[in-house]
Amino acid sequence: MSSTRRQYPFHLIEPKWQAAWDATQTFRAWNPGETLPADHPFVQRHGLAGRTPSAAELPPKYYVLDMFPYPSGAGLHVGHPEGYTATDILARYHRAKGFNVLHPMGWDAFGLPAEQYAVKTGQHPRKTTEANIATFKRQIKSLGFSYDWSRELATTDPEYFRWTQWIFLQLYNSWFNPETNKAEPFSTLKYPAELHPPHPALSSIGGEGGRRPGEGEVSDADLEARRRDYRDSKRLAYVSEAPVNWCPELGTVLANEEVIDGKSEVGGFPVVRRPMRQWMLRITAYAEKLLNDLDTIDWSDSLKEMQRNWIGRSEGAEVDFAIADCRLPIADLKIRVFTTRPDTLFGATYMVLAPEHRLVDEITTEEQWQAVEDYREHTTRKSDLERTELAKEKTGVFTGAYAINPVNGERIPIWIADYVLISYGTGAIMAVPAHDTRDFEFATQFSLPIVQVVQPPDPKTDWRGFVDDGTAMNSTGPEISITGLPTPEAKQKIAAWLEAKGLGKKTINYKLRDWLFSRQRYWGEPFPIVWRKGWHTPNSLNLADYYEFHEALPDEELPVVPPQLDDYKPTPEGLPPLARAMEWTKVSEGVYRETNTMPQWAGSCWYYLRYLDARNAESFVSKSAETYWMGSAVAANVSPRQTEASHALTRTAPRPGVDLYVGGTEHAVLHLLYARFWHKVLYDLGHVSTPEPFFKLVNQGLILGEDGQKMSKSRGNVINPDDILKEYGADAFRLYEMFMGPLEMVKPWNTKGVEGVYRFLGRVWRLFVDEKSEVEFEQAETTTEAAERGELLDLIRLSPAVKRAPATSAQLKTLHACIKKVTEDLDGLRFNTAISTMMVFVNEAMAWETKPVSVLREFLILLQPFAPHLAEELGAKLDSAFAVGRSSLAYAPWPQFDPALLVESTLEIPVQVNGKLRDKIVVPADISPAELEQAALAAPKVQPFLAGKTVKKVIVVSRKLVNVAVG
RNA sequence: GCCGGUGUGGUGAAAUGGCAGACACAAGGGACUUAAAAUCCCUUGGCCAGUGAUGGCCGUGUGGGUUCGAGUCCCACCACCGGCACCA
Repeated sequence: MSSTRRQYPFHLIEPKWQAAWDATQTFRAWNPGETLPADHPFVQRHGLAGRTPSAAELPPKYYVLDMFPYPSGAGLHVGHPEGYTATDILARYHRAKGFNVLHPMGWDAFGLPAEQYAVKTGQHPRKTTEANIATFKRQIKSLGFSYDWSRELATTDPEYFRWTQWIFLQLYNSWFNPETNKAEPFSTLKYPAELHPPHPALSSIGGEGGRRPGEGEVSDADLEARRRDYRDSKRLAYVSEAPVNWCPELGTVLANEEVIDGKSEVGGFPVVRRPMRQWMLRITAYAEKLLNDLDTIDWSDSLKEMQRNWIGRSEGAEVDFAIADCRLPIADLKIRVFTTRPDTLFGATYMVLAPEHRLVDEITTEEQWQAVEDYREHTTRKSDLERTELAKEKTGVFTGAYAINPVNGERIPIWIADYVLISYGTGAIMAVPAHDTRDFEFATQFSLPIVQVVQPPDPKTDWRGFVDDGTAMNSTGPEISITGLPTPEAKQKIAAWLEAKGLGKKTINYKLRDWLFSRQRYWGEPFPIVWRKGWHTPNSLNLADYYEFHEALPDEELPVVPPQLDDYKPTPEGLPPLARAMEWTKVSEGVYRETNTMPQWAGSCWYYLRYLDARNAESFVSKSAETYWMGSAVAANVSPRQTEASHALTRTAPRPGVDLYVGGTEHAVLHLLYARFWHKVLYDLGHVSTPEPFFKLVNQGLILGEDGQKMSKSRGNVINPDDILKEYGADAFRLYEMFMGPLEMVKPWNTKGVEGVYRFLGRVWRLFVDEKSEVEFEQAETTTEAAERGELLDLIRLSPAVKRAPATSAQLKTLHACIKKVTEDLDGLRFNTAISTMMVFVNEAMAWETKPVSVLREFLILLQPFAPHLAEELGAKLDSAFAVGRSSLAYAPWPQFDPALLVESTLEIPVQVNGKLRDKIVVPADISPAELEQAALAAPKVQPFLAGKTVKKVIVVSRKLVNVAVG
């Protein structure tokens, strides 16, 4: 406990108002179609008592969203409330401006820590999770945020994840149609001719169902199995056998995005590549849309850039190289490469295949066989970490085979090397050492020839390793020449030639890979999938008779809830923990549940949609709620009452999607890319009405410790919000989080700074209250039981200086300057300068002998979004003494500033001579430019600088400044 | 290496191309007090001159440029932070 005197009784005020807001559900947001109770402040403000308004009859929506937290055992740290405070201020500001504000909160509650704790202690992760949620909720509520808690959700709630599973099935049951460029149900899938059913009965089975024809119809069964395979190969959620990132320490696979420098993002454990059967989501089908639609949303450039880089679109060409002296009787054995620089084809002096490339086996010569085998063995054993760390030196071996360069017929050696990645492009490259840094290093290392084919624009530039555009040279073959052409034209010409000859074609490649979507975990959403196993012929020993395929569970069986377990570890055979629940796993003879679970990202991919209609048992969100809150409903029919509702509403159409989404940069590529992908699939399938989920997105900057270092337990510089709240209160805490600096900047915490804003709130308090009554209050407090202390606040009276009196013009000017600046700053998310503006107001108002109620009340409305508890308390005092407004400020209309009140009768104009300030002159506001010039030249302190010089030019900026240029 | 961001007092920071440092913190001085806390008032970018009011010069990472005028725009560079990184 601090020895300093409390600035004002926040310890009583804050709980009082938090309880009051809870009791009246002050911040409950109303959906179209709900019947509105007469006594709710929103309903009263908008005159909707007892009505059941449609979307068009409700005020325009404002959806302001925080990235929901993972409720860890450690509780909140000061970084969390930074974004939450910013969004809360905006939520309150927009309520005051007359919007229907949706401001929800929930829990991203699946995750590893609760599961690891379960492995150690046997405590069910749900218990751990619930306890953590309770802590987070208590802490968040103590900050006085205006969330609509009636929409609270947790991703671990079966009533929530039944819809996560349902959305997974939407992906499972659709395919991406390249002709319409969107996801479609399987009913639109056209099968290849050989899979057409011989009789119409079978075709009615159509896209889905997976029902097998009866025994005995072997050919139909085979056909249906092949049709099923074809469908399975097209699904947006599909099973793949490809190498995955396996983290032995975590006992699970990870998505590419979760692997950083060969280590797991969570925990930093080594990751190795290992082939496993896994669920994948076909996000690559959406690469182009995910890229292009970035142009339609209001995100920061850096964030968009990160997504663009992650998607990694690159235009180039695929080129086929024939194998020379092919030993194998395979006609047309070719190596296909991807290159962004087809213009350098004449400089290709060797080729490289990824070690995993399937042609390696077929082309390697006998003499090289052992070396190649050893090298491949060596690379597969290396973890990604080693592969990255040892990247300084290039390695590789010659296969003994040669390819023919299609442009000049030259024989070039084929190597394998792990600097070529199997997963990008075609897994093979043509190496142009003169004009590619990596090829250059490799060629130098192994003494391979380096041939210049691009002339740099500046002849002084070394051509070795020159990778930029220039002019093609040494590029003439028997059939094609591009010598002398600038790079872009050279690319065009050679690509056209390759295409005409059937040797290659223009191609676009993406770095983005499909999303590895399954995890070997307990604490995640189970897949709503079963596997069918069996033999076509009972007791057959013929493997060809064995079948195994996956099938969706029907919607009625959702949610699929994880089974009870005693032990949360993987099985000794390395199967996921769910496989321990034998009874749960076995649905019926030959029908078994999928035992993988979904990654943590699944639940966060769509939670912003569930908030719109969080208790809907019939669907994941109702159409009417979705179109209203995502902004597509009202746009069609803008009602006249919208303009009537509030003069402050100037927007014509609502924003498509979430109006503002605030969260940390750590989700720049993971969560934000995945959520956009799911949203686009739902959009294609007609379940949502906007192509993008988050219209405007802002990343709050990291808050560092007092030592300027990242906060961490090991550094011992972690600030616990509970401690700050205890000493300074929630309002001071909120204010400080915003006063530190611009929202998006990285900034160090400084508890002394909290004291500064705390003192400001104390000055606001003293601006209103009578000091004598405060002394009485403090004395009474020491002798009163804790339970009754809240009522003591009534002992505090307003200062006698607060009067129902007309405001002077100076007071109005001070107030309206403040209204103007705070409004503009809030619109621009400049919370720090808005607060300093209010400080200026208070510093001036402290000196007023008479404090007009009307002025003070308008100021409280400005303060309310920032320091809601204090503002409400003082507002209530004004109300009971002067009957000036409703009991809650939360829906009091935002004040409008009157420009007429800000007009100055005189201006102080700085006068410069040659750009240096020399004097300031006071002139009438309506002075003409010519008169201003005369006055400036005559200014006493300007005169000496003009003596003996000629005035060459006088710049007069009306109402602003005069600058005299002399020589 | 590539992409993005940021460099302003002792500190956090502010400034539609037009008075650099608003608002705070810290520091120093004063008032009140038996004393302290709290509160209130004053000073506070650097250097120089003056007893003084005051005046002058310098000053927004570095070097150039555009402009009557640059923290702000352009070019080159340096440092720090974040992201990506053998993606052909």
